Amino acid sequence: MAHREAPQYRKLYEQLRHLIEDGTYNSGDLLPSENELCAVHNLTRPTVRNALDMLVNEGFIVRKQGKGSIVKGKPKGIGILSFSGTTSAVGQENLTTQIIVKPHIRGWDNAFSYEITEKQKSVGCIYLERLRLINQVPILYEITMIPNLNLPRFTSRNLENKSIFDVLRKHYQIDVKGGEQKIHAIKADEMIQEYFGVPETHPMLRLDRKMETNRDGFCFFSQIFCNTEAYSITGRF
Amino acid sequence: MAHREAPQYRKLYEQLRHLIEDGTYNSGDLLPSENELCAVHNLTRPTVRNALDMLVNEGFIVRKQGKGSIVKGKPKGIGILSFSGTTSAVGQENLTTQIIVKPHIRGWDNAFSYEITEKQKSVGCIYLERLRLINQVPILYEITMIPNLNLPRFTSRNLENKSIFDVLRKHYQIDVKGGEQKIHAIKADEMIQEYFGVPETHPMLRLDRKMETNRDGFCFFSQIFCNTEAYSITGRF
DNA sequence: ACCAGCAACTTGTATATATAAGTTGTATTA
DNA sequence: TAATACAACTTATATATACAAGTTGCTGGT
Repeated sequence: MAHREAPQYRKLYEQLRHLIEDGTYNSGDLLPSENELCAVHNLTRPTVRNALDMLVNEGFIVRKQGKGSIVKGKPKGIGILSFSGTTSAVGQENLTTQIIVKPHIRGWDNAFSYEITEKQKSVGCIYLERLRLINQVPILYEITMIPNLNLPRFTSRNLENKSIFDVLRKHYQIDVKGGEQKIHAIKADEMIQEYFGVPETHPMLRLDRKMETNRDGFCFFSQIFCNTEAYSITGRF
Repeated sequence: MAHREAPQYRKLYEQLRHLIEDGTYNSGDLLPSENELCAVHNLTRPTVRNALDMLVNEGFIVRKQGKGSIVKGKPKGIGILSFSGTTSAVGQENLTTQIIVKPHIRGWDNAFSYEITEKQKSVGCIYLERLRLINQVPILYEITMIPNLNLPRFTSRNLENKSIFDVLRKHYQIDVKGGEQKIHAIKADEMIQEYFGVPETHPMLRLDRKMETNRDGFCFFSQIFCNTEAYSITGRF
C-alpha cells in the first residue's frame, strides 16, 4: 500500500494556506482570482474552488461574489491552540519548544481520562513530552500520545518548533476535525514546580484533550499543563 | 431586490439536515447514495455533493469511500456548555441556579478583558450574577453582561433555570454563532472563598467569554468562576 | 462636471462526463 | 470448506463548459 500522492486541490490548499500563514497575504488582501489560480497551476475552476472551499471552512478567507477571496488571516483555531499575552501579543519569534522526552514508541499506560480501543492498545503509542516557552519563560508543558498506526518515520521527525497538527496534516494528510477536552484548575505538583519554577500553591491549568481526525477511528491525546499567570489560554468556538 | 430562491444544493442540505434532526436518520445510518439522491431530486452529482459537503462541515455526517455517508447525529457543540462529573454524570435534575444579582441595567465598567464599541457603551448593559450548584454544592459562578439593544422585557424574564442562550434564541431570535474565551487558573479571592466555601489557596478556573451572534455587531460577555475539584469543565471543539 | 450605462472583471450555481479507488457480497476455484 | 477473484456498488478526484449575478471602473452623453 504505497503512499498515494496528495490530490491537486489539497496541494493548492496547502500552498495558499502557507502563503497566508507566513504573511505573504495579509488580512484584507485579495487572493488571486480563481481564473488566475487555474492558469498558474494548470487546473480547472472546480478544482481550484475545492481548495478555496477548504480555506473558507477553516476561516482563512471569505469570498464575495464579484469581488474576490478576501484573506481573514486568522483561522477559527481548533479548540485551544493560540496564546495571547495579557500585555502584548506573542509572535512566533518569541516562542520556543524544548523536547523533554523524545518521541518513542511505548505501550499505553492510559490515555489520561479517556478510553482507548483494543486496536489502539495493540499497536502501541508514540509518546513525547514538550515544554513551550515564551521569551524563555516556561508557559506550557505538553504530553502527547499518538497511536502508532501507519505513521512511517514519525518518531524521527523534528517536532522542535512545529505543531503536531501541522506535521500530521502535511506529511500524513491527517486533519484534526474536532475533539473533546476537560479542563481543571490544579495545584502545582512536584514535576510542575520544577519545570515552571513555581511554588506548590501556584494555580495551574490542566487540559486533557482527545483529538479526532479524518482518518477513521484515528484519534490521539494530549495533556497540557499551563501557567496562566502572565499569559492566558485563548480559543475560539 | 426580490428574495432570490435558495439554490438547489442548499434546499437539499436543509432537507437532509431536517431528516437527521428529527430522527428519520439515526446515528450510524447510511444516507441514500449520491446517485440515489441525484435520481430522486433530479440533480447532478456535484450538486448533491455540495449539499453533503455542508453536512460534513457541520459534523452531521462522515463519508467513507466505498461505503456511503454515515450519519453522526449531532453537530459540534458550541464551546463549553456541559459538565461531566469525575465520578458520575450530572443530570439536569441535580443542577440548580441561584440568582445572586438580579438582572438590571447599568453602565459598562468593563467587559472583562474584552473591548466594547462606543455604540454598545452608549446603550448600557444588562447585568446579572448567578451561582450554579450541583447537588447543592456550588460549582460555578457566572457574571453576565449583555448590551441593552432592543431586548424588551429582558430584565423581567425568569432566568432561574434557563440558559441565556435559550432565552435569546426563543424570544429574540438571537443565535450564538461562536465566540472567544480566555481561560485562567487563579487563586480564590474573598468573594470566591465565600461563595464556594474554599480556602485562599484553592485553585479555581476563570473563563472570560465573548459570545458572537447572528445579529450584526451584537455580542455579549460573561465571566465564569468554576471549582473543578469534583467536576471538570468539558467541551467539544 | 456629472452620471448613466456598459464592459470586463469577479464569484455562484449547475450540468455532463470520465476515471480512480475503497467496500461488500457473491461466485468461483483450489 | 476456505481462500481467491470478480462484479457491482460506493465515494474521490478532475476536466470542460455554461450561464447567473455582484462589483468595479471606464466611457460617452448630457
